[in-house]
Amino acid sequence: MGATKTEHFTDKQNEIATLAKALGHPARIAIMEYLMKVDNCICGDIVNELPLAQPTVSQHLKELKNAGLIKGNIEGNSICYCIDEKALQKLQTYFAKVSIKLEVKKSKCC
Amino acid sequence: MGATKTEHFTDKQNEIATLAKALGHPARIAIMEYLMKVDNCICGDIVNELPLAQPTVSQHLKELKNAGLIKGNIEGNSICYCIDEKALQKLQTYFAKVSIKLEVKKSKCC
DNA sequence: AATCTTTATCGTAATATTGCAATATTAAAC
DNA sequence: GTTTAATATTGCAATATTACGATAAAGATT
Repeated sequence: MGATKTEHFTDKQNEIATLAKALGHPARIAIMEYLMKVDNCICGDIVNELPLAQPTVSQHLKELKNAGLIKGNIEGNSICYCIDEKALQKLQTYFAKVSIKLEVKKSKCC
Repeated sequence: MGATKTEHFTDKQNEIATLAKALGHPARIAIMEYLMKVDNCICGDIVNELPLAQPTVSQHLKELKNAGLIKGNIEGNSICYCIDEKALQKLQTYFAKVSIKLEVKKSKCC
């Protein structure tokens, strides 16, 4: 075993879990925050911003890209990364809905 | 290697990453959604709701509890679980702030 | 007290993640 | 065309996660 049984869950559950998992590492949160901090998309520089070796950063970028959280455009010999707003919008909407549900409910116990 | 280098990142980054990681599995999303669906906190029943064996569910519950996403109160011979709103509030606030930042910026490239 | 019910823990196998050195790739610069 | 710079890939070691059978623990039921 060891492999997640995705087939037993809904597409939406798997989608949110995949996005959350991609953000489930401080280096990847740091990358996202750096991409937000700079004014537009950023070519190069990401490796220098993080306390990790270049191959490790490259791998984290790949995971964020696979999850759809960032986009990467080739720009000469460097790559221009920026946030993919659609994915973050999904997360924002999801947690906003959750918050509303919880607000309405006002937990009746615990 | 294989261990996350948490010490290189900020407390806030680690906190958000920990919460995101805990939600980074469809079974744990399903558990959270079940806890939201039922009217108040729920004693028992969670194992029957999921397509996973009892020890597996127990482990997922433990992880959600460790991350602070749910609370569990002993109620006789069963345990009463419910969502801890504070943790979800943190996530909701975080993604709301991110969304506002992205909205202001309106990504200038990619 | 013996039994049932519910949940947790242990042990273990399969797989995934994290991290990095070494190396490859690709395009710009010379 | 060779060197330089930026990023990706490969290969590997350490560790973590996922899943579950077997078993333990603890309160409820009889």
